[in-house]
Amino acid sequence: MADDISKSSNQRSPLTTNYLRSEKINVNDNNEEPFYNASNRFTNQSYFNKNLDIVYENPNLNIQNGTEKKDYSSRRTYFEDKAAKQALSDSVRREAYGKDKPQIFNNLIIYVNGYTNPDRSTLHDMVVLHGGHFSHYLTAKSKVTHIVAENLSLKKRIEFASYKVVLPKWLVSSVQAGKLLPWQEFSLLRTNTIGQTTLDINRLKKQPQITNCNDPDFIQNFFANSRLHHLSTWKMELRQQFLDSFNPVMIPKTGEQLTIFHVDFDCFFATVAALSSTTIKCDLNKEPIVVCHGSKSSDIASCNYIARQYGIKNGMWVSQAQKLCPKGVKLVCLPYEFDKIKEKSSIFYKTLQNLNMFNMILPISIDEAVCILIRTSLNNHNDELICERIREAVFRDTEGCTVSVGCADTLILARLSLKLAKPNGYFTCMKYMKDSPLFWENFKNDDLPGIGRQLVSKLNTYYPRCNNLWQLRNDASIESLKALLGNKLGSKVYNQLRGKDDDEAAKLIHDPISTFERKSLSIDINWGIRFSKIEQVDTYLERCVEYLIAKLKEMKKNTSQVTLKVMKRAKDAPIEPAKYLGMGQCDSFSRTNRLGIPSSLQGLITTELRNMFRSLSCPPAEVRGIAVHFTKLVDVAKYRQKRLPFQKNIILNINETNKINSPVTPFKDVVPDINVTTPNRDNGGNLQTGIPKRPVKRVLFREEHNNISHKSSPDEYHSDLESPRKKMQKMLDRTESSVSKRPSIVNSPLREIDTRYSPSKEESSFLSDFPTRTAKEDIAYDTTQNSGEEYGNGGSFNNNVANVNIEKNIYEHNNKRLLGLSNGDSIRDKIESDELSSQDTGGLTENDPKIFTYGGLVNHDDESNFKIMFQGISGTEEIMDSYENWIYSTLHDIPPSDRDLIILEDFIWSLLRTGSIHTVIRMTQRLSSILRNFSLINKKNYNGNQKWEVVLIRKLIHILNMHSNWDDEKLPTDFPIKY
DNA sequence: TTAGGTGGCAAG
DNA sequence: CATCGCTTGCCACCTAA
Ligand SMILES: Nc1ccn([C@H]2C[C@H](O)[C@@H](COP(=O)(O)OP(=O)(O)OP(=O)(O)O)O2)c(=O)n1
Repeated sequence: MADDISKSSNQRSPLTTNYLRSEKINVNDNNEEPFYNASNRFTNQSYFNKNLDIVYENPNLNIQNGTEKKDYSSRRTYFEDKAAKQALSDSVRREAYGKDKPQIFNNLIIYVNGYTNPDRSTLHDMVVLHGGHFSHYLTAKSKVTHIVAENLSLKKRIEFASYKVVLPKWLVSSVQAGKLLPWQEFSLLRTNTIGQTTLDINRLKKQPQITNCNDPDFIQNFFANSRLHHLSTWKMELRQQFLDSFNPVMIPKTGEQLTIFHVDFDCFFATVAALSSTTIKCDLNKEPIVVCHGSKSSDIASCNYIARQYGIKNGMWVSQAQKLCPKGVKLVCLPYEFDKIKEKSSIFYKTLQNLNMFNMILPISIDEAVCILIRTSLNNHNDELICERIREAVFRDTEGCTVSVGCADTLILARLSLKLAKPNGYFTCMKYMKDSPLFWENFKNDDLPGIGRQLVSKLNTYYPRCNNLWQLRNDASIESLKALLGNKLGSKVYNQLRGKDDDEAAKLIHDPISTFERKSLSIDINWGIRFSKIEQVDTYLERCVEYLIAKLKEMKKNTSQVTLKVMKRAKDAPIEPAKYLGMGQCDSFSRTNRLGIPSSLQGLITTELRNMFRSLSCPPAEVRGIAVHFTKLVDVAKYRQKRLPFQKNIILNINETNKINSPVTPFKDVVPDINVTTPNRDNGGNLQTGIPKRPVKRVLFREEHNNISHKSSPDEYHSDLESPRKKMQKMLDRTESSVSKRPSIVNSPLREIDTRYSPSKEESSFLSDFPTRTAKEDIAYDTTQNSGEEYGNGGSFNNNVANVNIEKNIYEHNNKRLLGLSNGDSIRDKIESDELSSQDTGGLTENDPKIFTYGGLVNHDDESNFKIMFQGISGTEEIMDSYENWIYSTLHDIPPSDRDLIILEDFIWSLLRTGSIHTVIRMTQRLSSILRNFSLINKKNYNGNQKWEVVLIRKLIHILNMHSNWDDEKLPTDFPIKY
């Protein structure tokens, strides 16, 4: 915490570091993006090669030399040619000899490794004649689905870790059985000691890095490597753990005397990296060590105290850090060790617990905790002894990581003491120091918590003579501080300077429960975000929502408000910023919408966000970052969400499921969730909302401050825009009658932009002729795997997109029809009455066994369209929502019941019979996504998710495969089977 | 006057 | 090659009623 770059840095604490400073620091402060610095001064790239003497441990970072690269690429081309020829001859052979054979290996691409029995060519024939493909090589592009091998060396095992590796017997037995047997039963890895293997894999596996944000795994991959993501999620995990295991009795009462020990690892990431570094030996006490991913514009997460002597700080770019090193000094770059970091942190917290000394241990972050001791007349501690005990115990248990401890009787004094203690020491703030210059003169303005870069520069401007906190304490009146920093912060600082915690800070101690309770949930990625088409944004938004909803479900919460924030490349910023795939200078735009009713439905929220994105009028190609926030979280228990498929009247319905053509359950008590969305969709459908907001702030990082040009924001522009937008917000909560009040946008100069990034009229008619089965309407899977270059172009979400532009009357007509409303009814009234009736009947609780039915097959409506009813619901979106809810509620200990699964299977088949294969694909995809996210969040497996995994592979994918054999309608060969 | 939306800022 | 620039919460300010 001590030495972040984000704090002003031309001052130092004499106690901690009294070495070289100011000129070096000016280099930091010149507000230029290093990239431009570099290219201006040293236009020749080789300057870096010659002069940046950086030692890498990470083998990934080694520069590959040119000739090797060339060989590699030519080799690849060769194989690609060969593969094409091979595929051709395979299909000819299949045509000639395989016609009468069951095509059980459809969609499989098999690669055979090493010696096998039966041998490679036999297997080859077997695969090809039964509809499969055979690959002779293994690259990312070859899309191999399974590797067949008898045995694998450790090295191969690591290399193949992400593949399904099976015994040849799988192929043989499947052919004998005349059907595709589950590969898992022939998995090679299972017959080995998995524990051992995965351990080695984790250590050695070099994962391919995904840098395309349109890749389905981008988010997961990015997060796996993002230090800031780790910090944030760890922090929330620690808070949750605290809440789960905490005894409120331990909360100190106001007025009790406390001793506070603030404990923090020294340069945590750097220490862990250095200690676990095996391939390179480095000395934390002799060499400057930093933890980073790359070599130039890569952020330094943590640097050791040697590096800090040169002025290097956490958050600084490597190139800048290198410049700060004296000639001849090598900067040691180590890779992140997230697993180890987590491990050391757990030990740290356990150790503190085991000391059995404290009334409370409050987590501040992964490497930092505040330990509270209540003083009574009975216990008279020796604070210094306790500090030493803590330090020894942690050092011993973590095998070499040092912590520093600051001890005092308030949080602020403990924190300042910690600052003095670092590195590798402790400091107790005695009574006599609290008001003494001997203590306060050691601190700079930015040592105050809550004072960062911006505020420190304010302080420095207003109090230019105050170079340390003692001077500030004497010079700054409470009035002037309040005027400068605002009311709250002003008095907070004033009190801090006198060693007192303000109420807000003390809340941590006296009300940890509400302090640690989660109030919002968000995802925010500003790296690697590059789109070319709106569909890609749509897909990305859905993935964001997917991620958030998985978490939301874990917490049993709904959200009633969503915010979308878009980072747009600033006009004068280069297309590609200095940092590879970074965001560069951006303007930020945001929009908040309320959902009519708290929800955790993916379809609903995604649609909302897509509309919001369109309303921001940002060309996809200009987007550099996207954030989705769920604000206003509501307990599911408090707000009983509608439980469509599981109400009693539906349960009765199960008796009718075998009567295929029986009439469907009337809507009476079964209200599809669509009514919840109505006002919002309607709102979104209105191009009115396509009013771009002015950029609120030029967002840039410290390194990129060179070209600051604050956007002017003419007032008339502002007010013109704000007002109708606010009106639109209000409309969200109104009935359709308000919709007519929409202001016209005919005269808006922005209309053209709006429509450009909104779907055209022609695309928008799906609801009126639902359920026509155009590809546009209901293809759900991602075409990523096929197209290679055009991710997410499957039109998968055009039905949602289409909603945006639906004419009001058509829209309402259809929804009322769906809802069983007559034309005079207000949708809002309907929502409310259904809410009531849902509460009356009580619904089933989360843990009740669920009955999942689909009621009958087809039904002719007045437009003579087929409708498959599912749970009395016929809209694709609503069916998806019910389906999704069902999955979520059966992911944990209570799995979906077999009976329900049979019903699901029936439903799937009838979809296929009526040609709705894309809906089935979509359902498959959705299940796959949910499971993937579930495993992202849960380390542990449950009955539920495991059962669903089996359903995914053996039922859904299997049925799709079989279906594709029926009528020569070939599915894309690379259906994502990732389990 | 209050209430609620929106943006700035900081921390790790 | 590079590189992984997150996420949460508080507070001030503004506007509407
Ligand atoms: N801008 C930042 C700040 C911190 N961190 C990470 C790396 C740090 O190791 C960890 C803890 O942050 P601290 O502020 O405690 O910094 P250090 O532990 O590195 O150093 P100190 O000895 O000052 O505590 O958080 C980061 O990735 N990026």
